[in-house]
Amino acid sequence: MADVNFFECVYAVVRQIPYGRVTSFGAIAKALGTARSARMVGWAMNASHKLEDVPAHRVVNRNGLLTGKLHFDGTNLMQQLLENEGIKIIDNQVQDFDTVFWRPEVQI
DNA sequence: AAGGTGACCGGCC
DNA sequence: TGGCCGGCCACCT
Repeated sequence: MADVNFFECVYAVVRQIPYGRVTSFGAIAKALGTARSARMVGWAMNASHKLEDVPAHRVVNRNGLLTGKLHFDGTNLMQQLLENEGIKIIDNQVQDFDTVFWRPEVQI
């Protein structure tokens, strides 16, 4: 967590997200030890957006809202990917968020 | 080198 | 009850 870049850390956590599960920025930030810097997680996501190994579509805000949906493709691509994994999305909001929510600090 | 920005979160009015 | 504001840390220009 120290030798690697902050982004790599975020990517590592996001990659650990199981299929059909989602997590929040705060959870990732907290897992990294920088809970107060949830913004940095979103920043890393912005960079991860160009990467393929990072399922950023599984990362949503604490409200379960697809905040970065517009960032993904400018369309409903993010929602399509989540629905493809069995996650129900209504009005850009993850349904049963508490059920599909994955806690990195618990898994890691 | 310094300033500005950002897919957030939490607290306060 | 809901909306506004500040804070935080790292990357980019």
